[in-house]
Amino acid sequence: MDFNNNKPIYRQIVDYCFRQILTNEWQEEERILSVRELGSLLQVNLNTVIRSYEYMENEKIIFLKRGMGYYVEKNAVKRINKLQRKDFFETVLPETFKAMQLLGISIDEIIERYNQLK
Amino acid sequence: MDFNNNKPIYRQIVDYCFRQILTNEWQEEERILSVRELGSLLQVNLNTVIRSYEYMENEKIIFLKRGMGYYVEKNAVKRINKLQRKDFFETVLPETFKAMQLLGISIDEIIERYNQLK
Amino acid sequence: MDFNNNKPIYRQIVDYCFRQILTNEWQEEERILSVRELGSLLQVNLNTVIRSYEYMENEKIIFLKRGMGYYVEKNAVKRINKLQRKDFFETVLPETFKAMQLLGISIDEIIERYNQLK
Amino acid sequence: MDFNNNKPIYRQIVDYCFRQILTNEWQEEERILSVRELGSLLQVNLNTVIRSYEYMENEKIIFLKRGMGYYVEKNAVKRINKLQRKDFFETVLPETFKAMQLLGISIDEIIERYNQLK
DNA sequence: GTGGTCTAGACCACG
DNA sequence: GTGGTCTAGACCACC
Repeated sequence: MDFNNNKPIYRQIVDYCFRQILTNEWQEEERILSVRELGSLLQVNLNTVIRSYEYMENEKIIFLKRGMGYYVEKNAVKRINKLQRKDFFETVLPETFKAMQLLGISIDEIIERYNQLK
Repeated sequence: MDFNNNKPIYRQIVDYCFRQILTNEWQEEERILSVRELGSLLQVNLNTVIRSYEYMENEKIIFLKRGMGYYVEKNAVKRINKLQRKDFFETVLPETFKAMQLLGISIDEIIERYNQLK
Repeated sequence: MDFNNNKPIYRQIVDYCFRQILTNEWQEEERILSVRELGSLLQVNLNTVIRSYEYMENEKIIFLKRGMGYYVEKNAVKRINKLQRKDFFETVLPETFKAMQLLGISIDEIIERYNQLK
Repeated sequence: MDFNNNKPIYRQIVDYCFRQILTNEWQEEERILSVRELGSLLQVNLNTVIRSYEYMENEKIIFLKRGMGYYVEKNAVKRINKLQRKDFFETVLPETFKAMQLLGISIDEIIERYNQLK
């Protein structure tokens, strides 16, 4: 975890979990690490992990079996993809376009930069 | 000012001032509104405006003449552009590219979306 | 804190913190007092301490771990020294020399005064 | 006048007047510029000049002949010298010495710097 | 009139 | 618990 990042730690943990699920390290309908285990693994406060799990529970990525721990939801991969694409196309991209317009940056300049990275 | 924005008010005030300068409403080397005037204009507390002015003073966008108020720096327009472009190319754009890669979104899809907006 | 000093309190707090770091009371990479703790210790308002911490954060003397507090930067001692020497040689000393010239005071007289103090 | 200086403008004006007197541009017992004349000469607000004159009147460097203007006191040169030396030896120099001690700067280093300037 | 500093107290997101 | 932001209101030096 990057404690000096502008992104809150509980969101960074969510990102971590999403990666675990998307790469099938954590499979659908399987149990995931307990809050204590993940907290100790990532060297993060328990409350912060709890908050991340609550967030994912709300988004129906994981669910709780009382007394047994958290499990990955059946359609978690699909849901994560949907969530991330929605965030990208409704938030990230519009902000990028808005900034481009404001600064007079053309789409061609963006394409060029993109190709340089590859 | 948008009080429900996640962006702090003092940064929104900075954005406002940047627009004033970039559109030449506030010209270089000219005096700008006093903290009290701008505070009453934008319906914002004095201290909040002061914070914004301090920020811009640090960035050498404006400077202080003792007892007379704040003035726009000589190269303010250039500096603002530099600041904003730096933020875009070093922060906004890399995040966008990173998200694209993560989600398997091609540059062509971005171009298409971009053209739809025009 | 000396409230009748011409030096603003928030700068006096900075001086206090610099001393703590230079004397290794506060060690590099260690957590320092929270704004509330230091405020209550020095009998100063929270916001004033925050101002001091912001100043030091800008100067890269301390850094923030989200939700955990401020920590001393790795090269804080070196940076503080650099800052203070810069201030001395670029501000204090030239003013002294200028005054000497203006008043026709020789370097020998300064040396004599200096030796008297020892 | 330097409006971005840390030294208040009214003190800068005082310095200007002191120089005029010390160089005999303004002679003892002679009339000096009116507040209006000096204000327009130095491009400074009237009130600021008035404050400078009040300051110098208090220090018995100049005196007022009602309806006729301000005049240089008889022993102005001597008084200015005394004032400036007092300020130097009781304020400037002790601060310099204190900073030297704090930063571990030896008197030899000061001497060296001094000789470099000549 | 100008900004600079400080206090007191509030609410917030985050850990 | 941590800091971040904001408000309201005060007093100050300075122009």
